[in-house]
Amino acid sequence: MGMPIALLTGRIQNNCQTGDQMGSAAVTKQRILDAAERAFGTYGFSQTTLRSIVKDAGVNLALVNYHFGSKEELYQAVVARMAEPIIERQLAALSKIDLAAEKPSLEAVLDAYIRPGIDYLLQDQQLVLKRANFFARYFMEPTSVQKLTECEFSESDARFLDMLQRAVPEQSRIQLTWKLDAIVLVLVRAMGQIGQPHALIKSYSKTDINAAIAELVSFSAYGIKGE
Amino acid sequence: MGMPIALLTGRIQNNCQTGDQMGSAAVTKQRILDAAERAFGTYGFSQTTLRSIVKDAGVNLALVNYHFGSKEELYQAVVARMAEPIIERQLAALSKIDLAAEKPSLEAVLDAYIRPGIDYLLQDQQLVLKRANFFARYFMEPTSVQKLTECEFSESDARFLDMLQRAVPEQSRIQLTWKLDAIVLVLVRAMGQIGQPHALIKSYSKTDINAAIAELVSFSAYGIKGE
DNA sequence: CCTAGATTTAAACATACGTTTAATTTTTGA
DNA sequence: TCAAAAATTAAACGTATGTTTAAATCTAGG
Repeated sequence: MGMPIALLTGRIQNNCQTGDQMGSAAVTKQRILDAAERAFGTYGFSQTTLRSIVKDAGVNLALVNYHFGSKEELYQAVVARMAEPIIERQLAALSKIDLAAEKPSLEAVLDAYIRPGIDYLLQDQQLVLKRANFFARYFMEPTSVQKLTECEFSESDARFLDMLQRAVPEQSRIQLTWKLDAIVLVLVRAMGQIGQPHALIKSYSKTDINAAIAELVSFSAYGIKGE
Repeated sequence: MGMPIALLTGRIQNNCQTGDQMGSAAVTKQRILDAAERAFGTYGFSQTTLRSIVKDAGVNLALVNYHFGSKEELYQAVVARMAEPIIERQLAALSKIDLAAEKPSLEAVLDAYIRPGIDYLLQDQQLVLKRANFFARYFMEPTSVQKLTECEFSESDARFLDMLQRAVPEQSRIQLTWKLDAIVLVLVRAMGQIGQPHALIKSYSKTDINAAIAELVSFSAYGIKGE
């Protein structure tokens, strides 16, 4: 087989070693992931070339296949790296609601769902647009590409749907599912349009962002419960 | 220059000639457009190859460049062919509202905006999913590809925003703009998920579709006006 | 009927892509 | 310290792409 031994044996030093010191291989992987995130977010999966990624990352072309196996697996790795911290915060916020009240408020659930994604994207202001576009494309990507990573968010989404059901018990599971899906879509769209003339989010200031989140939550909440 | 003379002189028999009889060149163009619509909708712009299109259309490879110039111009032609009948119906519905009342109801405006797109997509049940996915991708496509066709819907959207402003005068233009954008997104999403287990639109029956439109209009209306 | 232009065809072109190979350098662990 | 493993490198491979070319076929008008 043509696979590198390190991948077969699984003995790559994947993580940081002692603390802030990072192995050379781990640095390479991170630089590739960073560049891949920018490129995929800007041009989409199939319009992105590995050569542009490695040029941006300043590493050799063959290292992508060496460290990640293939272009698709690289994409999958980018999705996983972005999804993990968001899901972690989502579930943490959900737990707080769970403990607080028997019947949670719809707005609280939506805020717990929406805010972690926005917070994550806003961590790095230079990457907001590219990351938002990455997510937007990810949700629209052909099934062949998306299928590999579909499970990333599915568990978290299921738990949120359970909580939504408690907040709005009169609506069916199907209704809540497509509405939650719609909210993700609108959220991602809003992030991807920052800076454009008639965007919801006008700047990266805390006040603008909190106002935008409040508007999104309100829009979604009234859309969900109706009348 | 390498351009075909027919394109430079603009003397191609583009349309049907007398009535139902169609020139051989016009038939070719239509078959290419049909195949391109299916392919772009299924695989997206950059994952679609001209060779797969001409194979599906049953015509020679070089005819795409001969009749349309380039792959991008073919994409543009597909968008235009889909947009025209939708915009026509949208504006017709808008005119009826305009004549009917000084201050239109929000639901009526949204219905006039949403229904033509759904009606158009449902004209051909075999193409619904592909056309819906085509639109979904179109809205998310990298700017380089989308810019060429951006103006297609912009005039119609502007007129709807004017009408929305009359229906909900207390909201700012910016609010109405991102909310209308969100509605398009959700609409397209709903269409693209027909057949999936937890989709909003479960089947192609008139009753299911009308129920779905009503839900979408309600969701959007309550989301827009809030409380 | 015949010719000029429009259309179609098969073939080739030039290039860009993801991936692989084999050699080299760097790092690791005993 | 030194051999073995891991990581990096330059180069090439095989293929698929959009586009162009030049010849062949078809079609309308005089």
